[in-house]
Amino acid sequence: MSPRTPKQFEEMREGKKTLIMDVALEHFANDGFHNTTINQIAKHAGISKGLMYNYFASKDTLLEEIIMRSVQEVYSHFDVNKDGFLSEEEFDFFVRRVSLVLKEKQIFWRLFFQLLMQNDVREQFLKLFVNSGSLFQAAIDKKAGLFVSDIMKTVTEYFLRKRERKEADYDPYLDLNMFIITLKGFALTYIYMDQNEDLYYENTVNRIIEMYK
Amino acid sequence: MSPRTPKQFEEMREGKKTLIMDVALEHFANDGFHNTTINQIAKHAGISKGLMYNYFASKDTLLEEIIMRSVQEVYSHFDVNKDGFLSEEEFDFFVRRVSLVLKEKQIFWRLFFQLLMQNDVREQFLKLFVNSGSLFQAAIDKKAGLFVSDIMKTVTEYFLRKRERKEADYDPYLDLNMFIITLKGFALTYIYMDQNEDLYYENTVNRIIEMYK
Amino acid sequence: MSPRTPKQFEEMREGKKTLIMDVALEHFANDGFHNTTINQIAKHAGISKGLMYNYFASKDTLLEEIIMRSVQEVYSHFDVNKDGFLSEEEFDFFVRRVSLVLKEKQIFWRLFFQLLMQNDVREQFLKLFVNSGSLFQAAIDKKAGLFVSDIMKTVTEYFLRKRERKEADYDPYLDLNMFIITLKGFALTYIYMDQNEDLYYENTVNRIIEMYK
Amino acid sequence: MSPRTPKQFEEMREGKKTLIMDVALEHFANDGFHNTTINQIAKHAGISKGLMYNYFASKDTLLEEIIMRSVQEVYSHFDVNKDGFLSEEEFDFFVRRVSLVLKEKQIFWRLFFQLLMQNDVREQFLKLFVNSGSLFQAAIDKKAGLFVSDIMKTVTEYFLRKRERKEADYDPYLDLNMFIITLKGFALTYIYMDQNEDLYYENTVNRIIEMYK
DNA sequence: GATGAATGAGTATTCATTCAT
DNA sequence: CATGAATGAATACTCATTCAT
Repeated sequence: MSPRTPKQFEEMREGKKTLIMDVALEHFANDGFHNTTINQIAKHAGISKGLMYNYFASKDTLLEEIIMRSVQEVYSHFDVNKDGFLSEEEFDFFVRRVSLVLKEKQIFWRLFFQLLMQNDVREQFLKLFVNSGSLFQAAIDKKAGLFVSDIMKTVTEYFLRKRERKEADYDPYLDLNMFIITLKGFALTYIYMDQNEDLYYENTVNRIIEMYK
Repeated sequence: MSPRTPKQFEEMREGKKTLIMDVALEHFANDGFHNTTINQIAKHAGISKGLMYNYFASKDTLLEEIIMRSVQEVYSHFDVNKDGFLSEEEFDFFVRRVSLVLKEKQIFWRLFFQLLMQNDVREQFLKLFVNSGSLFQAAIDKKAGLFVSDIMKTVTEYFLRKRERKEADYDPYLDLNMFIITLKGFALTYIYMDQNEDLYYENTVNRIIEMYK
Repeated sequence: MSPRTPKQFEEMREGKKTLIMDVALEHFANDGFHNTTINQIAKHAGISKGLMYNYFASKDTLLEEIIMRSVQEVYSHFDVNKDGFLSEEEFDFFVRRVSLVLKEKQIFWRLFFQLLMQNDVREQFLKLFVNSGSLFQAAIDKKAGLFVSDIMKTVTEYFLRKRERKEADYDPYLDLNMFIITLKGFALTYIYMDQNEDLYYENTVNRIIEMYK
Repeated sequence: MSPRTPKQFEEMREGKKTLIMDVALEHFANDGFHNTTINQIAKHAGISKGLMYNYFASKDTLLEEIIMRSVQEVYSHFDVNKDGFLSEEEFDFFVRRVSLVLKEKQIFWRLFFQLLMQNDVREQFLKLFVNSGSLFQAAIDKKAGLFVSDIMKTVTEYFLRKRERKEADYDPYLDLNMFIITLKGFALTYIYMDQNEDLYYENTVNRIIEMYK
């Protein structure tokens, strides 16, 4: 009878927002952004179309917020700025983290890879390495831009240091290149893998670590 | 002013079809299938919308024919059924072929990867390994289905034979898995690489061959 | 903490209603009825959307009440029914009253003119001269209908009496027509005039009186 | 059987565009821009909604083109730049032109007055006197801006010259102000007048000329 | 064959209004 | 009284597809 408190309202909102974003992510990732209609999302989330727009200004905004949220979650897994130095042991840890993050946010990565394959979106992301973009700018340039470039720097330095441990003709950049390619292929493979059939998952991770340690 | 022969007509038709498919592929691959309108394709190809439908029954059909054509072209590069046996030397050749095909049909592969990321489409493709699918069924089950499974079989056998050359704990399936992952990552990297900046392209191919020979 | 008396409650209620109507009038007049959302009004008035509907049954009702209120206020400035007779001196007073009312309720008149330009609404108003309308019926037929027709009658009679003071070819109806036209133009001009730049305001009023006295 | 020539297509397009604009103008003017739906226009014009968008990029664009067209038509009636000088005889002619244009494009002026009553639109128009606006900018700044300011200048000069013919206390600006007010009121009156009941139309025009000649 | 006008089903978005708390 | 989450009908706009010429 008594009216809801602001806090109650806030909780309701937060819950619904999360629900909508989860449902939308699933559709976007599995069917594609354009193939997904607001109607589907609303129906699947058990709400009305109108309510969607109470929480998100547009379909685009919804996508942006989903990406922002996920990027931040990923970000939190990589304490990159600690010292920027990757020991051999930490490299092991790093690769395992990557594989874990892929597994845990599998669906998001499906969306992410899809987006990267659209020219216009990919260009926005590539710009993040240099300065600020525009599409997702407000959301992630601060986070993702630094995030990605920091990781890249740290990993690059790891491979450069590896040179000391290796024979004369060792090319750290080629090695780094191969490592990145392998991670990409690993990602691409496992984000579409049924969680139950990943028999080789552990072995593959171990193998990658062994190869590029 | 001599009247055209039926053959000339046929060639004109083929030329137009090819033109439309080339233009459409470019748009589909770069902007996405849904983001591309028939109008854009027609305009870019310098024909009318109506004429498009003279050559292709629908937008979907157009996509299917593009895929079919490209799959067949790729197929022609791999004379798989010769004997189904891959010598060490042929493996070298096989990997180079893959990298060449990626380079030459870069744009198609962009489209292909995009499509594979849409659940419904991917499932159609996966079914090709088992029986016939439906979306692109008429187009590729005969060709692509066999194609992919033949190649897979041949490559798998190559890795199984490798066991004889290796130490006791060698797991050919893990090796095969790594090889496929690496090829995927390689593909994903180079289909978006500007042809001029592929400094490591050759070296990377050599490295892959060396690793999985 | 003494409990509020019913009268206090009633005053609060009235205060809120007035506040809402003031805010709404401002928006309706400046942005248009359709361009104004209930949300804007509620936000601007510092209340919730729900509360709006506690005071007004609908957006239309809100508009009607605003008009009703303003018409009554205007009505109160013209003690028309006194005797229905306009002396020369009273004519002077009448025109000044009109200009004053325009100035004081500038915003309302903006809305009023806008509404009159919509066919359906205008027709409602025109019907008021004859019998009862429907849109604002409950609100104004009793007041405005009589009001306008009374004033018209009184003014018309003023011009008819003027004939006695004028030359032979004087047409009181043409004069009346010109007078009404001039008042309309005056109104239209000054309801959009910044109160600070109305340099000619006084002079114009004097001129109108002089011309039609 | 033979395909339509580009000229035929052009004629079809022109015809439909005109039809749509005529129908839309009627609705916009009588019911208001926001009260009119694209559906109504399409239905009334006997075409599909989709076709509307083949000719006009948006509802806003449609409005803009209607205004542009009408402004240009009006413009063609006032050969303003001839010499910028208005003799007494030409003043007579000018007022009659105004009344004629009001009569002929009655519906357009209803729309025009309505638009001027919306703050945002009015501001766009007012800017035209100074430099370029944005809403209808591309369409009319070149035409209407010059148009209106040219006419204003010419008329102003006419009143300034009138001083010579008048007594000492004659204030040309007050006179000009009254003239403009009168024209506005005249316009406002006659754009809603049924063409058959304009008994005083001619007399009123004569009276205005006589008063401000 | 060739054109582009025409259609209509589908999609994102808005907003007055309701209602549980 | 008061709140704002929730609804759904309405609206502008898109685009694959058809068809008269």
